[in-house]
Amino acid sequence: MTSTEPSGRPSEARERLLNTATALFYAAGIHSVGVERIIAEAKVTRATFYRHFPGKEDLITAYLERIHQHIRGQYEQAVASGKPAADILREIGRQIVEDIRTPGFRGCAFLNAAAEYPDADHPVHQTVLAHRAWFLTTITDLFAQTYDSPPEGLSRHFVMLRDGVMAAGCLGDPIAAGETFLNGVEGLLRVRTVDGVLRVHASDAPETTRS
Amino acid sequence: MTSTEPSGRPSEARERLLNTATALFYAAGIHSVGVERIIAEAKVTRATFYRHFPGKEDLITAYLERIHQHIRGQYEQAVASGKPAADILREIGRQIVEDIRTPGFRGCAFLNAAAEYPDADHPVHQTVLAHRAWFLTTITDLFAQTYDSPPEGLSRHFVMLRDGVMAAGCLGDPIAAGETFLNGVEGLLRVRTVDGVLRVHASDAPETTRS
DNA sequence: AAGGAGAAAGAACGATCGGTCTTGTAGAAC
DNA sequence: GTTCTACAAGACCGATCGTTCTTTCTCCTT
Repeated sequence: MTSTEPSGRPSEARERLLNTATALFYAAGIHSVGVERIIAEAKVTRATFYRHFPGKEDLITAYLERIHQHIRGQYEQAVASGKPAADILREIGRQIVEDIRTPGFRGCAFLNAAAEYPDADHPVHQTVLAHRAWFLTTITDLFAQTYDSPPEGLSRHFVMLRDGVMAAGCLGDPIAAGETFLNGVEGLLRVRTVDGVLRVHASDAPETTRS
Repeated sequence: MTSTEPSGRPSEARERLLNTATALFYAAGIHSVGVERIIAEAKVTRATFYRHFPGKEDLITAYLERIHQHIRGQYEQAVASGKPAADILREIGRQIVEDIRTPGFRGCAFLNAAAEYPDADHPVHQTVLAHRAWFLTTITDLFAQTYDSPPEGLSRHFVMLRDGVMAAGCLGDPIAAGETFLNGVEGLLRVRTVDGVLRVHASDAPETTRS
């Protein structure tokens, strides 16, 4: 009998499958892309595909998991840089804006996946939730390093803006959306609650059009 | 030959089809729901379905179009009430928060549809874009009635928060998301640019936790 | 009374879906 | 040299996809 578990880790065919699936899933949606097309464009046979992945569902979660690890790597690198948390948050914001302005941007892969898998019990949906939980925690930690006030509200606000700019960058003007987003992030970094009253610190170099 | 165009407008079968499709598309996603299941749950035969809709695609656009008209009706009613624009924006915010806290909330139907139909030329995608263009224009008009400063940044910010809270309400805690969203909207309604510097008006009854 | 439209009921269409199986072969490990 | 593994190539499976068709029956209109 033939083995059902690949032993060597790198496995060129598996890598090709994941790369192809990533490009196709992200660009066209998950349900719209069949196994047939993936194995054709990855130049891999059906048997090879099913040796590396028990089924399409596992390919989908691997696709999301890999993006998650990539983003996580970026963030941990930024955090490890030792810069002030506020600067790291600004850098994250800039990175997001850069992404949405890149040709071929189709929104957040996780939000798109959740739209196709609304069932909360589904493995794909759970993968999305896990990523979002990590993201919210990460942002909350950064805000906690920046302020004495409870950071939960600020980080939720940040994530909300992020989710919004993903939609706006995909379905509207990415340039304008990026500006609005960065303004919003800057506002979050300047806001303080003083005696229960909302305060906004004026920037050192006051900009012109604000939102 | 049999007619291919339904004459009488209301057509009970058509209404049943649209209602069923709305419930199924919204809850399970569009690609996940086949024509088979729709006609079964709508208690309608295949032939009847194809008499009212040239194909599944037209049912999808009709599904989105109907939601669009419903929301549009709500908004025009609010605008026609003659209340101050700021109050209308607050009311819109409250309505959104109420929606996301309703059991069965699965996010924005248009954002979800766009995730499944990324091709900008596709009729479904275009329907989404049309709705979003109307929404942004409507919000911009309301902000224009409230402030002397250019409203585009504010309205884009508002829409960004709305898109974000749709995701957060669906994939996270709807209660917390609603609070964060309303705080954000309130902030937009209190912000002013004075001499090019960001200013936030303290609320008459200052609240406690802010973001 | 006659005619026609709307709808029910269901067979059938080609295509594609995700998934399994067989066979052959090249290469690395033992 | 033998064995084992990864992969190629492709036939094949049942199920479901969206769609078209025929037939019959019931209304509503004229």
